[in-house]
Amino acid sequence: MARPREFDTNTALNGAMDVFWELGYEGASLPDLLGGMNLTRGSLYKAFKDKKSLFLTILDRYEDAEVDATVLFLSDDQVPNGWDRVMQVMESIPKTVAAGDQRGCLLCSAAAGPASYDAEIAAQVHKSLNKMRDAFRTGLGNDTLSALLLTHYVGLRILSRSGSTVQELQDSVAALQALKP
Amino acid sequence: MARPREFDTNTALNGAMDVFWELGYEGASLPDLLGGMNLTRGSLYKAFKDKKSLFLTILDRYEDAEVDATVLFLSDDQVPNGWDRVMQVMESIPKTVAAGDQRGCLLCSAAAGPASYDAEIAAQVHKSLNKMRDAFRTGLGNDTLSALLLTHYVGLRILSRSGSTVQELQDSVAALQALKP
DNA sequence: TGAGTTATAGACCAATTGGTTACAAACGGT
DNA sequence: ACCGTTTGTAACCAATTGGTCTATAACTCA
Repeated sequence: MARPREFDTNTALNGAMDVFWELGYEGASLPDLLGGMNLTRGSLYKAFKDKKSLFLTILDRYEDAEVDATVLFLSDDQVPNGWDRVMQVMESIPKTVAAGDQRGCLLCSAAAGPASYDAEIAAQVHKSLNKMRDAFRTGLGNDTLSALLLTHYVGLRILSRSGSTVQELQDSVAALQALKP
Repeated sequence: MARPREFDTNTALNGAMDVFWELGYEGASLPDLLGGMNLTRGSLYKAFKDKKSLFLTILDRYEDAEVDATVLFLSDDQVPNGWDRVMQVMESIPKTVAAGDQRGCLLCSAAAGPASYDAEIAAQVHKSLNKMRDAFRTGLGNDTLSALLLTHYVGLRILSRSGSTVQELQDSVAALQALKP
């Protein structure tokens, strides 16, 4: 009993995720977001409240899409060995860069950026990172090793964003082999 | 034969480094910098050209102060074993956080932030990171292991900034022990 | 066909951004 | 004592920031 939405919420949020992913939270301006979402200001603020709320929504969405996919893969015993699954996740990172995607990880960039001064964002980021660490652990049954792997994951994704070469990333992943339980 | 500077360049640059270190490149506004440096706008622009040039100067200074100190430590055979020196560097990171310093590493934050869209900043960051990787390598004589250690270092410092607990960081460092050559 | 409700478009806003400029002040050399 | 030079100060600037508001359009239900 009112005027219906002209845009699809899902595709708009996908657009927002792309923009945030590429430019980061602080780097993404309102015009950037409006362009990526194909929305006008009024609609964005009516539907998503404000920039930060939108970003929190996107962090949630990122967890559902990207983090959960990785978590699922880590517990998928189509690849029978837990460690092999971990290594496939790690190896996918230099591959992604080699394919031209230098966006890194939305979560890791947020950890380096707004999480340092905004408690709500920090909480969300922390929650997703813990989820990843848990996934490493359940696949391996080793507490400290899972902490190392999360740290390594974050490091790789930050380096991906700042112009590290594929070779450098591959070396870093290759050295992990020595940790095979 | 002209009016002399009223401020000391070194202390001003130290102030700028503090501000950038805590707030990051994009997070540090001109008023933030002017406050931290005890300067007025005109003086800053006359002496340091503009914000980005100042940041590049600070990155250089950070390399001379922080990076070189680490590099030196890694090659200092007062601690006879190279691996032990590496571990001391890594262990110092959770200690720093435990002491209340959550600023992380200026370099790592720059890698996650402006290095992704500014080539000059990326070049500087890359240069310093390579210096650290080289220091890991010369202390150990192992190429891929040094790549892993650099990645781990970056990961730890990013996590330091985003509210990871000291325990989580310590776990991550402890797991490195398994890599002892 | 209205009445009620919600969405869109885009003009508008104050505050902040990084940066410039004009002018007075402080020196050294002559 | 004055001149050339460079500093410090602060007013000023255009552009951009995130955010609001109003008018109009599009729908449902009675």
